[in-house]
Amino acid sequence: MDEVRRPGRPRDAATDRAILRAARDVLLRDGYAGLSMEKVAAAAGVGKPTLYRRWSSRVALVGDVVWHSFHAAVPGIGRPGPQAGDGATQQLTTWFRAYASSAGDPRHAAMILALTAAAAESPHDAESLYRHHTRPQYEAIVDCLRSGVESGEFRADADLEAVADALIGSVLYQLLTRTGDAAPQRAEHLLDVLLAGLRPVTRDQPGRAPRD
Amino acid sequence: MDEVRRPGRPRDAATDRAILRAARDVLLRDGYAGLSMEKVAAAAGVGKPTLYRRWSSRVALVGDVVWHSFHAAVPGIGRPGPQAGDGATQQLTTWFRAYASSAGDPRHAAMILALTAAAAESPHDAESLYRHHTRPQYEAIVDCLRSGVESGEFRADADLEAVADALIGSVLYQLLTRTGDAAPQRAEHLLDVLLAGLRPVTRDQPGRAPRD
Amino acid sequence: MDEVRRPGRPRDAATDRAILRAARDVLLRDGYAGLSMEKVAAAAGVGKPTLYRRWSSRVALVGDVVWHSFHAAVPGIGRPGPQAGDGATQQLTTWFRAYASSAGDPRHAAMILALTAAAAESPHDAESLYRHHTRPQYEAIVDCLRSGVESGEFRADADLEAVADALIGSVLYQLLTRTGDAAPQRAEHLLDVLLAGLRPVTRDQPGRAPRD
Amino acid sequence: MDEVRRPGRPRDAATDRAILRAARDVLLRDGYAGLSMEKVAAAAGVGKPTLYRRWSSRVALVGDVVWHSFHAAVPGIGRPGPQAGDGATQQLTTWFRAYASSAGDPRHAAMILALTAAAAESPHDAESLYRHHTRPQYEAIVDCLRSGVESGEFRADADLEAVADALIGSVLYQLLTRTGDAAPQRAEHLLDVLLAGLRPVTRDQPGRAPRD
DNA sequence: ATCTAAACGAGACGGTACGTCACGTCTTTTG
DNA sequence: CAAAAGACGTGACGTACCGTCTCGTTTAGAT
Repeated sequence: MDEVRRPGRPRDAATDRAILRAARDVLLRDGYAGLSMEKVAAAAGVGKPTLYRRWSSRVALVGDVVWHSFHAAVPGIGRPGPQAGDGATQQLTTWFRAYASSAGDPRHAAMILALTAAAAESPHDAESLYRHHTRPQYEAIVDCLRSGVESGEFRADADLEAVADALIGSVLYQLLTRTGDAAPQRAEHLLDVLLAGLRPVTRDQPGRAPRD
Repeated sequence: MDEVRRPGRPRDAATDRAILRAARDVLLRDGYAGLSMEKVAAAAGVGKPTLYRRWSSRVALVGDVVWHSFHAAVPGIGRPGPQAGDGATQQLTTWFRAYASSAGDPRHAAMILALTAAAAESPHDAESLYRHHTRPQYEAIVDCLRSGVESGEFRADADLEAVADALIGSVLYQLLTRTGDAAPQRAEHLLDVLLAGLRPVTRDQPGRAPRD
Repeated sequence: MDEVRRPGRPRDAATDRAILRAARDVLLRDGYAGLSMEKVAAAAGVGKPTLYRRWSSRVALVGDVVWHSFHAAVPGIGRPGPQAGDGATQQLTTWFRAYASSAGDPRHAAMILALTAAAAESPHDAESLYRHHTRPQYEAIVDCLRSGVESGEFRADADLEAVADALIGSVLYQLLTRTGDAAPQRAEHLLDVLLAGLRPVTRDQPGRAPRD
Repeated sequence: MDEVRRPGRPRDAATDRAILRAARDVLLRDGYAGLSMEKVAAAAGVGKPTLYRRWSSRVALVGDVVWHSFHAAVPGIGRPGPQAGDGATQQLTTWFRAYASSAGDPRHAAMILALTAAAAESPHDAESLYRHHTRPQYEAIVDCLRSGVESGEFRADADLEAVADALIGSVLYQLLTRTGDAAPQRAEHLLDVLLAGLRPVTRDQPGRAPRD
């Protein structure tokens, strides 16, 4: 837990920030394909070894850039809120609106696309990216849904992970194929259908049972 | 309809096939990140200029590879079927099962990921990839849903495009973050929720109205 | 002597001329380094095979271009004149003046340089270029000098080939290292020294004997 | 005089030597036409960028190769000697014999031809090649001749540059059109004529006056 | 106050791949 | 059958980055 004091000159925290800022700028300007370590180093006024000392690869760097950008700009986003009083429906709605509307912001859209590009390019890196950047969010959504089940808001037999995949994937697919501009409206309508589908079954309106 | 006869030696169709086959093999072996024009040319036994004469970029080539692989291997896939007698619910179910199960096949998964990587990497190429490769499928799904609305199977006020985004995006997100192995089961469950959410409203069980 | 009538469509002599003209233009504009078969074919409005059917290589083509340009433009030049009445001294002077002054013309200079480049680049081609393009001229000069020896104008013990090398080489070296602009004046002065050195020895002013 | 220490890792002098050696070998084996940057880089065990970092073009590289080969192998050559006691005639004779005999050595002949090819191919490069590689030698010859004029060994009215052109050009023309094998003998005989032509005029044997 | 070890900028280095140009040969269709 | 058009395998071009490796300099903590 305690930071080990190694001898020699310690790393300059300002350098980390300069690199992250430069990388973010390059990412926004040139996209993931146009982001080279060389360009980032030059833009940050930093030597390449300094860069590699901190991030072992382009993917690792991009991962951190996305993480910082997301959390710095929209702190609440990323996980269903701690607005404890609300019901699960309300929490989910609030979070998904924020998430979808962030897709309409080109700065956030670029980050999501960068992460997607990194993951799609090489399955190996995808695994660690998922573990560090996407899974916490994903699990928070599932937890929220589960609390909804427990509170009786949602059907007990629904596949919560399938719903989470659909929510996140819906936004992702829009960003990949068109822009994120329509995402907020789409989000409302998707919530409309999904929440209806999640509503507990009554006698008159039985849900369609899953097969396995 | 008539193929225009240009002067000069015509291109060798066998060369096209050799290149596509080589590119597909490289894609499966090394992923999108490992696919270089040089490697493809060498594997196809072809000069680089021959390759560039036909595909102006890596993205264009990968797009075609995916298209061919998909249609050659699983002809029916890609669009909701022409099984005319079935209702929209049945058509959609049939198609989505096939689509999700193809995500479990590593060969198809690689193709979808390659397309995703290409689109995520540079928004410019994304637009043309979408137009040529994904939109037809997307529109077929929306058409299928629309016919369901007309036949009274689905609610008239549902956002059909939001549903299509959710279906495709769900599979995509699974592939990106984990594997496609769970996709078939997930697909059943997602259909379960979505179809329930699309069911026309009765007096006793009103649907939640969209906000705008 | 008799032109053999081969079957099939005869070659178009106008095509030859178009190619030679195009090659000459490219040579003047882009130099020997900038002359590619591709460029010549395009400029002549001719297919590459047509070009290769007539000239087997760049060197062969350039050789012909030079030959035609030289003889078309300055018919008398190239060999010591047939002005039969003149003495050898006069013939040599007349020829060398014409030769040196042609080096001042950029069009001729380019031709000489092209020939030089071709010869210097590959010794193999140099041999055939020499045989076809330079040797006749060279031998005419030596013959002229020999006639001067026979008429008593020049020393009998002089190495006539050494003199011919010096005359031609002098102009060549000027073209290679500077321009040919100064060549005409230089030529006068070189003739002055060489003719003095070739003058038959008198008792009072013995020539320096060669060693072998 | 002091070597400026630029920041960053300094260039490896051994790499320069390896490249020059490799380039020389390729030049001797394949001639100027067969020398590609790619081949040189491979032969030197060096990446192409390393090569281009030091020499911006094939011409520049060949120029340096020639310069090094000449000076490494035959230090005295290249300029009339500092054998101070000798008269100008002796100096000139000594230098020209060495120069002509070097043309008989295939290794030197290849270097001279390479330089010639480079210069003939593109007039633009020719200028800088002349300035760096040939002019110093040329001026040394003219200086030697001038000192001969001052000492009374040579005529005051002779065009010394014309003589220098003839000496160098004579060897060059031999190399281009035949081999350099005959150059040493030819050199003796050319010196014989030229020195005779340069001898100061006496009353009985007036020199032929130049025209302008 | 000195020592020491790491961080730092700069940039050289062996590589791989880029996308283009020209090579010389080969198939086509058209005249 | 020649000619134009152009595809083809090959190979070199000159450039961009890769990730690693020296360099000489700076900078903090330990002595």
